[in-house]
Amino acid sequence: MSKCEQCIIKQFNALKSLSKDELVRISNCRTSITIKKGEVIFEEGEILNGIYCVREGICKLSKLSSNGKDQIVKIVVKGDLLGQRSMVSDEVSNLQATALNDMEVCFIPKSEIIFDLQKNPKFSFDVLKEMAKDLREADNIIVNMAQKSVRQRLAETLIYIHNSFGTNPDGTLSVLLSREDLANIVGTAIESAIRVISQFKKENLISTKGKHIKIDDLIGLSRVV
Amino acid sequence: MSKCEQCIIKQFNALKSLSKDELVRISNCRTSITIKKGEVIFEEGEILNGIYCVREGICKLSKLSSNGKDQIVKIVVKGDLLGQRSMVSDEVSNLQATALNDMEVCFIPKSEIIFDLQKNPKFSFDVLKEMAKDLREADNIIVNMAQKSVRQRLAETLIYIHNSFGTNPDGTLSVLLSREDLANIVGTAIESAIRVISQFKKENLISTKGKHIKIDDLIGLSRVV
DNA sequence: TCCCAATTATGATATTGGTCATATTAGGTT
DNA sequence: AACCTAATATGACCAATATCATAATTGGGA
Repeated sequence: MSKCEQCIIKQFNALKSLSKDELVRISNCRTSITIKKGEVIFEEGEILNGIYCVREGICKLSKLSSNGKDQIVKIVVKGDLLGQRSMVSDEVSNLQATALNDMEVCFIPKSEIIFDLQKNPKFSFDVLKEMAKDLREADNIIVNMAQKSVRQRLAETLIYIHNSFGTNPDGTLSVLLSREDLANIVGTAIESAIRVISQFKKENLISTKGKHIKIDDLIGLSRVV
Repeated sequence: MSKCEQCIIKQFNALKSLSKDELVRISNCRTSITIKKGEVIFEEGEILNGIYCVREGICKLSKLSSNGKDQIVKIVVKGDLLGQRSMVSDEVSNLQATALNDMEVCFIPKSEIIFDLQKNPKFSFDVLKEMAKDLREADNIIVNMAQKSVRQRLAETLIYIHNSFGTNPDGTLSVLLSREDLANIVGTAIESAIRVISQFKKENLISTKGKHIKIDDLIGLSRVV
């Protein structure tokens, strides 16, 4: 098990702003966890006792609506932190985290993180920056949900996944989502999502191989948005 | 013009975490601004040179969608800060702020705020907490937008305004919004918003006097959500 | 390799909500 | 007080999307 101070993953998140000493301290009380695809990391309403640093794999953050549907509000990937919001506001989690892949994460106890947040202004400013970015993205999603069609939102989602998380060697999106997960990001019924995907195929904007999706015409897809 | 260190408004936001000395310093370089109803405080894409502390009045934070409609993502009231997100992430504003009332705000230059954010961990942790709360609310709005009907979202909006901002002596909502603003919060067409309002009236859940809205049956309205 | 359950796909129909047209009303101005 | 404009309200219709039913396909396990 590698040590935090040598771990390259921290470069991608706020932990990079911790000093060598702080990293050593954290390294000593963290635990490394393996999570299988489909497993729930934490649920809505659960008290989080720390944050997770994602070393490998991908997960979704979702919230159950009163009508019984899950709405995915964020995809968290390798390098991201998980659970900071609940940590900061000292509340139970308002979201559920579910692994979309086999994952490897490091769990850092709350006390350590809070200590650094309160003592290291650089670290807390960095967390603040990440949260500001999340908030900005959330605002954009609100506008899209309220004002754009399912067709537009799905196009946007595919482009977002393409640009943010990249593609496999064969050109398919590297983040593999079920049609249901896609529908739950877009905020629509599974059937509607599938129908739009079929339509995009007919228009030669994308192609599919099983559940894998490949964007064939990024420019064309961008014109949909 | 009262001094920051004596101003009671700061109790409602992160500025309460600043020391006496820091408040005196800020007090010396702030400017007090009066904004008339309907005036734009800052626009999308504008570089913000500081943050605003709302001493009096209410404003909306909105974003223009590509289809030409404004989506309101937050209502900011007396006691709130305005513009922290852009400040922290050092980006142009992604939202427009428009006064819904005559307002009085204090403008605090960016350099002062950034200085305190980087030197005073208590202050930056407080700002972090506020942003975490905003993010949580934004996630809830995303879920509502994606999964609930216009009827449900409008009921929820009315209840939110009722609970968060209170009522006038006659029982009407103290935050007076046009039907258009309500529609832009809910994310629907003006006509649809008006139709649902009419329906709520028929069901004796609310009553209206001009553009003033009064919730007559909070329990009943809660059942709509 | 075959099979089965889960997922993906498509059709038919119902419902919601958007758009356009047109009244009606409120509130400010002369 | 009368007027005028903007806001509110309502009707008719249409497009987008949800729902229910059912078929086709996929991929993992025996």
